[in-house]
Order: sequence, then C-alpha cells, then structure tokens
Amino acid sequence: MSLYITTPIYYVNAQPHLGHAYTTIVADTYSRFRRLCKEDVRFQTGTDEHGDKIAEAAAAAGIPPKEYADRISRLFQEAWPLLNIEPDTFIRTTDAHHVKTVQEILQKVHDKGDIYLGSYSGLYCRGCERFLTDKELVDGHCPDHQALPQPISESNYFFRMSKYQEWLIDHIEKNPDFITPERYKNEVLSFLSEPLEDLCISRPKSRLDWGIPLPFDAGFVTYVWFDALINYLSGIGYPDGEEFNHYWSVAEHIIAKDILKPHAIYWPTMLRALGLAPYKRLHVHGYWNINEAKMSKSIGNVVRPETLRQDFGVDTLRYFLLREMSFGLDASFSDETIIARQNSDLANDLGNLFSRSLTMINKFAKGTVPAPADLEPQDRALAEAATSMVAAYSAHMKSFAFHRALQEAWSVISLANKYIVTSEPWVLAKDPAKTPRLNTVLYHLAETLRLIGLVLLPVMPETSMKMAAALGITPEVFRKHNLIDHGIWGLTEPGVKIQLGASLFPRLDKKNGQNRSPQKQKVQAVSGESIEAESDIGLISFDDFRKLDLRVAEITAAEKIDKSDRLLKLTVMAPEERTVVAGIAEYYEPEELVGRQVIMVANLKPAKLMGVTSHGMILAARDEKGRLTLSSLAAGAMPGSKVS
RNA sequence: GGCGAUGUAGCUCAGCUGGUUAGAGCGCACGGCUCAUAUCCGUGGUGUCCGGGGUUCAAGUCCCUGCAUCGCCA
Repeated sequence: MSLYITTPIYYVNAQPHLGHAYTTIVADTYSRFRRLCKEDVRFQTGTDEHGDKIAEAAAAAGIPPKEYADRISRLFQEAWPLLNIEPDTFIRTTDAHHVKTVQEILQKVHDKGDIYLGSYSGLYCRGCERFLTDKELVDGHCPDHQALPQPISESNYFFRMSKYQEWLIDHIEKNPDFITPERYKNEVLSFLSEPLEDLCISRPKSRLDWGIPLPFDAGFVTYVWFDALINYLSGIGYPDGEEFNHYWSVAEHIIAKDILKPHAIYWPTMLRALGLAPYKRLHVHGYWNINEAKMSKSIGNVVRPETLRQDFGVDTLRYFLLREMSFGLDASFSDETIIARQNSDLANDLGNLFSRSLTMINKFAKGTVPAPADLEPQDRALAEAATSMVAAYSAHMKSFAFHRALQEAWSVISLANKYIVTSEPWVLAKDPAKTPRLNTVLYHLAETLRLIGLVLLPVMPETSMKMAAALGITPEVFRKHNLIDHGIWGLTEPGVKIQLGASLFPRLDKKNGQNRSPQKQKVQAVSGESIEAESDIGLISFDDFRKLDLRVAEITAAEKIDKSDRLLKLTVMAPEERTVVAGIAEYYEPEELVGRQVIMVANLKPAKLMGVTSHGMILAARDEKGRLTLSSLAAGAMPGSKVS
C-alpha cells in the first residue's frame, strides 16, 4: 500500500511556531508509522510565498520579495530536521515547476469555462488580504486588524465553485472518512447547506504584483488558494509522471481547523473542475492553547519549536504533543504539563522500567538476555498484553488517535512494572535453584521492552533507537524492523548482549522552560543575522505583563543621595512604606515631589544604588528635550492600587 | 439571530446502540519493596454524572426545557 501525506504549506509571514510544529510532527509520525507497516510513503511539506503581506514585509525590509521569502522559507526548512521531521519533499510556491503547474491548471479550468471575468466591489482590508462584508465590520473597522478598510471596485476572475456544490455534498455524504474527525465533516456540510458563491481567484497586478500571472490575462495574478492548494499536485509531478499516478489516489491532507473551508470546499471542487479525483482523506486538528490563552500571532504568545527542543528535548516534545492532544480537539500547552508528562510518563514509567530491567539483566544474567524456561500464567499475560498492544496501537495510529495509541503502550509499561514487583527477580537471584525462573522473567522483560521500543519509533525516534541499541539491536538492523515482521513476540535471541547506557529521560524540575524569554525568541538566521520575521517579535504575552506588579505610589519623603548627581532617595506609600531610589535628581527637587502620585514597578528585585537599597522602580519618560518627566495619573488614586 | 458541540472525582478526561456497587491518569494520604532515574507496587477517599421536568421495570446514557462554555454560519 502507498500513502501520500501532506501538511499545509506554511505562509512565510511568520516563523515556525508550535502550531506549525504540531501539524508537521503529526505528519512525520504518521509517515514513520506507515513506513513501519512496510508501506510506501511520500511525505510533503513546504512554504506558501506569494501575496500582499509578503510583498509588504519585503518592502519594509528593503529587499525583493523573493529574497524575503527565501529567508523565511529557510527557517522552516531548517526547523524540521531539529525536530527529527523528515519530509521527502519541501515544496515552495516560488519553485519554477509549481508556477508552471499552476498556470497550466488555470488555463485548463479557464478553457473549460469554469473561470470567468466578473466584477467585485466592496471594502477591502489589507491586513486580511480580502474584502470584508458590512456585518463583519466593527464600527467600520476590521475586527482583526482595527484598520479602516478601503472601498475598492475591480474586475476579477472567478472560479465557478457553485457548479460543484451538489456533487461535493454527495461525495462527503457517501464517503464518511473524507473529512475527519466527524465534527468537521458536519461543519462543512452545514456550510454547504447554504448556496455556495463562486470563488474570486485573482488580483489585478496594479494592486498585487507578487504572485503567479494568469496565463490568459497578463493584467492579473492568481490569488492565495488557487496558488497554494495546487502544491499538493505540483509536488508529485502533476500532470504526468509516475509519481503523480502513484500517489494522488492515496493523498491524505493534515490541516489545522482554521483552513478547513479551503481544503474541504475549494480544493475538492477545484479538483473536480480539473477532472481529477478528490484527495482520499482530510485530517483536521485543533489549536494549542498556551498557558490558557489562545495561541495567536497577534497576541504574541507563540512558542518557538527550537526553544522547546532546547528546554525539553525532541522526543519529549513529540511525545507530549501527541499524547496530550486528542486529534481534532484543542489542547493546552504549558511548561507544567510538559514537565509532568516527562516526569511521570517518560522518566518514572518508561525510563525507570527500562533502567531497572537492563540493570537486572546485567547483574543477574551477566549482561546477556537469558533463554526463557517454563512459562507461568503471568509470563503469558505479559506476552499477550504486549502482543495485543501492537495491534491496538496500530489501529489507533491509523485513525489518528495518537493519544490512544500511546495509552496502549503505556498500559503495557505499567503491567511490566507490576510484573517485576510480583516476580521479584532480586529474590530469585539469591537462590541458584531458581535461575530458570529468573531467566524467564528477564527474557520477558527484554522482549516486552523490544516491542515497546518498536512502537515508539514513529513518535520518539531517538528513544526508540536507544532502546533497540541497548537490547543489542544495531541501528543498521533496527532500521529494517517493521511492525508486520517484528511486532510479534519472541524474536529476541537468547544470548544477545545488552548495552547499558545513560538514562532515557532525566527527571525535570520546574526550572526547565523558565529560561524562555521574549528576547530568546529572536530567530537567528544561518548567516547570524536576526530577521524580523513577524511583527510580534519583542512583544510580550498577557501572562508576561501580569508578572509585573505595577502600583500607584505616593511619595511621602524625598532626599538627595550624597555624592550622586542623579539619584534621589524616595520614601513612598504603596500602600506599605518603601524606599525607592530614582534617577531624577537632575530634573526634580526633593521638596516638589512630596505628595505626588507616580507609577511604580513594585516587584523589581531590590538593588543597591550608591549604598541605598531600592525596593522598586518609579516610571518616567523623556520629553522632547531629553528631560525626564515622571509618570502620573490623570486623577488621584489610592496609594498601592494596582495599575493594569 | 440560525445550526452544532460540550458540561462526569481537586485537575485532564473515558464512559459504544439506556441495565448489576460510575471509571482512568495526574495530584493527595497511608502502607510495602529495594532491581531501578527518591523510582516501582498496593490501599484509600470524595463525585447532587450542569439545573429542572419527562419517557421507562431501569438514564450519566433517550426526549423537552433552562443555564454555562465553545465552534461554525449570518
């Protein structure tokens, strides 16, 4: 069996963040899983590089759009190997063969009569890169960008999407797996219950130059979806080529729920117009909420995969993302939850099972896996559980229930830990007469670990390799292992030497992840220069803001500090009495300060300045002449009241 | 405003077509073991299964209604 799995191509207006990483890790894990089932897999990801926003960002950076796209695209290409993600193809919408394919398809659909010239007038938001309806506006402004949309009237080309509406409804209803999970299928059907409008697929060159020109009208470029979606075809060599014939019928797309409509409605109708079969399946996942806030570029609480890798390691990150989210639903990400997973699931359960089992084989069987003797019921129970786990795991992996698949593996890990306690190998080891029994127990542990290591390969490739290596399976041999031939009990050859290594997973304390600061999120390009890839760099999240304890402070006393020109020692009520040192002596006399209310950072670490310890910082700003002017309130407030 | 989803232990959630004392993991408390990464194993408890009404011999599970949260559409 073959399989073609894709992620969306990511728009190069943002650096890779957790959302991109999740989708791509899912695709990588699924690819590795199907390969582990001996299937032929083609895995594609890439970048989407045309459009207003890119042109504008490039202009702002003073470089050509292509150069800008090159830079950001490279960030994606470089990010994936760091997370052990191994796509077969990385497509870019600026690739020559993609451009050519898009034009061929446009021409074909145009020739067929499914693209026509129409006119459109409305209010256009540059931030959204689209026209807004009156009902979307809030006080005449775009609700997402707070900008005033511009009235524009223009001719444009439209794709006759409505023509295929009935066919699409029918196709979705006849193929229950076409869109999963079911909630998203229902959402699409609900949307399709209303008449579909035709899709505007062009922009006049006068307004947007950075795009693929329409082959039948040089005055226009194609817009967003007709360009982007076609990557799924151009990446496998449409219209001809063996790869295309081989892979298109088995295409499965993975997306986040925000681009459901283009993938579930635009794309199948485009394919229908082209005379192609629709893709096989569409897998839709939810969002990661970070520290309980919605992850969003505009809020700025994005998490960089690279930072996570440094803080927790690739395998922990991959395990966490797949174990914590049930595919399709939203999930929460926080340092606390990932650390909890690492400590309880990975270090305590798996890591410790692995460690204690290998140590016992080393101590009680001279470092080689012994041959099993007569079996007792609990041996059979463990072997049976491990074997049936492989089947249950596979079924869940096939249906994108990654968290369930992992739960299956962990129930065997838990059983193996109980098995050790009930069989007490350390007691057996003291009595030479019990050596056969001891050998049976140790063999069963080794074999259970081999199977666990095997099923973990798609999720945690490094850990899986370490486990195999420790059990005496070389990387060259292990790479050839698969679930069909090796997912069965009893393949460990007695006598194989084990290799003791370091712990699989360290236990973490809460300090991990704490070094993640906004400054560290600046991404370094290979050349070493820092790129302002998106507007949110340097922004802090609301949670960051909440860390600040800003309060109204009333100055009750002020005096100059000896030998300092700039420092004043202030006594403030906020509401408790504090001493604060402020560098405002050049601009304010002590006596004019008493009674004033200012804004103070109340939870700044105390610092000693010219021998006086300051417990806070008074906020001030420079005026146009460079003089400091103190912060103040428009009206009086209670000393100590919170500023927010 | 229309459609839909969700609301179960402190937290995160599982409970298929209604059927014996409602479950898991984490956290918490106590006990046991010592091979092991202060890890593992065992025991324990709490739940008005969102509120109200109804169908049924029997409802967390079906119907109606109210509330809350969320999503899509307008």
